[in-house]
Amino acid sequence: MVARRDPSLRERAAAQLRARQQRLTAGREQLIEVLAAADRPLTIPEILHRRRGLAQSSVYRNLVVLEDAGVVHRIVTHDEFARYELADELTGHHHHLVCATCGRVEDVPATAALEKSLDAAVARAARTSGFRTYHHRLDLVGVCSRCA
Amino acid sequence: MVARRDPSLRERAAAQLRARQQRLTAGREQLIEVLAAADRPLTIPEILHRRRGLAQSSVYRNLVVLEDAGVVHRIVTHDEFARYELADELTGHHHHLVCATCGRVEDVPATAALEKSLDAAVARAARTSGFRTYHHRLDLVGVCSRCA
DNA sequence: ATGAGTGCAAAGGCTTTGCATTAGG
DNA sequence: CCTAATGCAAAGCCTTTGCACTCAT
Repeated sequence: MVARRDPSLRERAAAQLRARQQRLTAGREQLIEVLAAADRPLTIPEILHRRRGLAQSSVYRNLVVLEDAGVVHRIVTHDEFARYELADELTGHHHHLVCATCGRVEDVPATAALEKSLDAAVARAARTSGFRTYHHRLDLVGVCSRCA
Repeated sequence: MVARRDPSLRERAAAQLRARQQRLTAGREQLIEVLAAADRPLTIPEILHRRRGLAQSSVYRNLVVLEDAGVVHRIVTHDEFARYELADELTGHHHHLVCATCGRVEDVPATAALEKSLDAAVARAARTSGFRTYHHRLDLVGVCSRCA
């Protein structure tokens, strides 16, 4: 995820927020920093552990704001916690390896060949359904090395 | 999903339950019937609405049993409720159209071409990660006709 | 009989919200 | 100044669990 080291990350996030009449406050900036530093989606307990000063309620509230602005994505697996990551637009499109046992999620980069097949599937589905599809989400479900 | 009208559905579900030392009770059979009659994953409120006699706690408990036995799959979108459907083994492999607005989920059949690409991606990911992947999950995210 | 399944009600736990305080423009 | 954001605590809400009763083997 080379884009995560992009120095303009902050600026791009700020722009996306401004477009929604939202500010890039200190708390929101810290969330972006934590998520940018991680190589996988994080739960809120994990975020709070990495930035001890943050208030839980503000984290929840700011993640909603950041998600509405398209800066972060929320993902839900089968375990108890939701997970957050920077949006594809900021870090590059990728898919997920999801551990069916512990819920852990890791990133896996998308490849051109696969994306081409997926785009075709999306187009086909759009034709045959009332849905207008915006993007796709591919999870590879298995067991992570920790749980194996 | 032609398999859903398969008269042996009940028998196959019973066999999967027996393999886990579980019985196909009346309550569990009703759950399978409701899910088989639906053409999309259902929330628990929806299930309770369609089978008024069922007790909420038993539904939750039995869906756990059925999921452990591989008879149903639980899927989580972005809205508040989990959704349940019969497992791929009973109804055929398929993907989902997920409405980003209301959380509604519809089925979309898998195609051979796409599955081939996906299998290749799964194999590649398995090589480069500590994950052992069992299956995949593809969601096409968009806006359904109701919310458009 | 005897353990599994059921149903009602209460408890759990992640997430959201109320409200007073603080910060930003 | 005045609206937005924050932080603490309390409330919400889906889901799980305790417990007594019933059913099937």
